[in-house]
Amino acid sequence: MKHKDGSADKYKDKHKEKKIKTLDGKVKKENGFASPPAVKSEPEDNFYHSPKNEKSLKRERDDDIDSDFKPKKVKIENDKKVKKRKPEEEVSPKKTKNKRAVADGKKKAKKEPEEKWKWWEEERYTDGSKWKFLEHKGPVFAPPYEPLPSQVKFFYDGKHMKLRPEAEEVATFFAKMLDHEYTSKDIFRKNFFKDWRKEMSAEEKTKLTDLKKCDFTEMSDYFKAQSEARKAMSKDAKLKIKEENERLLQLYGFCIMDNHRERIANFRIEPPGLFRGRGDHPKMGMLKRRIRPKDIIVNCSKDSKHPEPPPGTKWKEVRHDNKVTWLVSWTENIQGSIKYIMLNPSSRIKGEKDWQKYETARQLKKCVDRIRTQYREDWKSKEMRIRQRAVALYFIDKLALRAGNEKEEGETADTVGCCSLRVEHIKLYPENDGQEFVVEFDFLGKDSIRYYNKVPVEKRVRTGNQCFCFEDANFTSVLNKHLQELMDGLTAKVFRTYNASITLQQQLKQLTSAEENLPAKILSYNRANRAVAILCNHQRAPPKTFEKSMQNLQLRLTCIDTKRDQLSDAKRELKSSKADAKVRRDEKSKKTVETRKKAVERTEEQLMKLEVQATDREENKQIALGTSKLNYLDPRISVAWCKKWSIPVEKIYNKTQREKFAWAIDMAEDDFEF
DNA sequence: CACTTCACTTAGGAAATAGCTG
DNA sequence: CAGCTATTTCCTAAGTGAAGTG
Repeated sequence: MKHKDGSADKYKDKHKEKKIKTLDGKVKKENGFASPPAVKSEPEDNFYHSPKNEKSLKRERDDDIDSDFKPKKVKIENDKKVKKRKPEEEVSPKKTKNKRAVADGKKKAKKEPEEKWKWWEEERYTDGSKWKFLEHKGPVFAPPYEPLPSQVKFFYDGKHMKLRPEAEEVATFFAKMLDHEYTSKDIFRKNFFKDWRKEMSAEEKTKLTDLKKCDFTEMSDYFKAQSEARKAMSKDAKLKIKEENERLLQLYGFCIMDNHRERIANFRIEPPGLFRGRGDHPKMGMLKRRIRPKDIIVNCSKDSKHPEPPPGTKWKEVRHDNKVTWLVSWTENIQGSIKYIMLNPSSRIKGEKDWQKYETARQLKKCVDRIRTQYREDWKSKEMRIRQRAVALYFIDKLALRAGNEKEEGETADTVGCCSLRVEHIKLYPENDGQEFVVEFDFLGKDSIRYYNKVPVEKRVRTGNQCFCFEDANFTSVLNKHLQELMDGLTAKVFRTYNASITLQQQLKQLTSAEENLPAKILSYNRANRAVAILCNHQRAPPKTFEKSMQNLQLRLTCIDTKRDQLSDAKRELKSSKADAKVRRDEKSKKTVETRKKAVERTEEQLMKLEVQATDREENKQIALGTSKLNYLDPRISVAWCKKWSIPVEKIYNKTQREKFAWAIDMAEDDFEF
């Protein structure tokens, strides 16, 4: 076990244990992170058996897709899809069509943004190339610095001081962050001041020696006023800005890849500013420098119209590498890493990869029992390495931990994953709360989000754990190599995908009941989603206005409640008038009876909806559903669920999400099994 | 093989926008 | 219709893991 000085204490008080209210109103003492027993449970009997029904329900078609979906060139075809396909597509062979389209593709693609191209019905490249044709307009650079108006002053040691634009710009970055807590942090200030000084003239450098004596308040107030002014702009002016943005988007926000016009994810270059890492980042406050054309590498196809650098400038390089997916790259100055401009998740190139990811996870489903048996076997191994490997794998599987690659010390915040856990992150209890062999995890993971969990483990793991000393340099790559041998394409993160998706499927099966109405079904969906988010430890800071908004909701709830009471009184009255109506056979009174009845129903429904909403929101206080929905849950599970229960898919996925998962929405039937 | 570099996915928070309510 | 809240989109940091390098 690696040792490291410093304890976890520094972040402990920041993340106090929370009491979580369950739906039935009970207040449960919880750490907020432990997986609910429904998700995964010991003893292992449950755990090591995939649900019985899975195999029997498995359909031939799914198997076809499974076996077809390899990084090979594959025609994803079956009778269903052929039927869907348009006749002319069936007639003309793909290749000819492609070639032709590449030649005249530009005009065609620009004019008619093609009625929903179904890339998932087409062949894929098998030669490792990502595209044959790529054309784009290059990146949009950050607007140049506009010096402050002369009345906005900067003071040093109480005296006005005019800064050269170079130094002034960096000062404005700081001024804009003045309200943030981190401008008071030592490291932030130290890093900022050091980098700021680099932008100063010799004279400025000698004068400005102490950050504490710098007064940025005028600058700060100026920017606040600016943003107020922007908010208060006339509708017309706002519309103009919107139109300009749209123009820019149309021009730079799309590329042509092969014969299709595809949306680019991030066509704007990151503007300069002060780096703010997450958590305790040693580089916080450093100056992120402005990116110029000569920093930019452009990637496009030879036979495309190359993007033009701004007048009087040159690109660093133009290359034609169709083995990669990026259009533009540059090297960032904080970590020295490479940044890329790539396509939107709705694009073919991202979608195919995403689909493939879920197919790999489904492959794992087929052999996970075998793998679990094996690593349990490996706990007994005489070789320490094998035992360690098996223990790490167990936690990656059981707790959906990230792999935990090593990182360069001092370059980033001190965070860990499974393979980089150190002694101070784990506590072992031979007995805890009446349970035998409990392991307590407490560490900061990705984005410095705390992972806290207490889990009972099997005896052998615990013994193995005593030599749970992952000293092996490159433990992750050792582990991944082993996984690769167990299954083609298997890596540590596949377990996260697999466990997330299978959990959603199980939970949906378990939580959805046919009698429930639509809002209740959606609550069930969200709860299934939530189980996954908890498993994956996807947290969020409780929204700043959470308490208030919760109160508002309660208020509305009581409002409607009283309204219901009133209405039920009215209903009673109605009953008598109903009888009356019958006798009189009066159309008018009959109608009032009907409308009143409807009003009661509507209110009931409203109440129900609000109640469900309140529950959902409360349960979601510090849990983020988005990340798992977007990155871990096979969308076909959700689509199938929607189809099965006749729920409009829009209730589950918003527009962007529907675009990203178009492939799944198109192909999954109500009986899809992950 | 050990180390670095590169490409790409995953992540939470901020900003912008949509939608609602009084 | 302003003002607020909820939702969506943007932003870019922070991971994973394979490929490249010497």
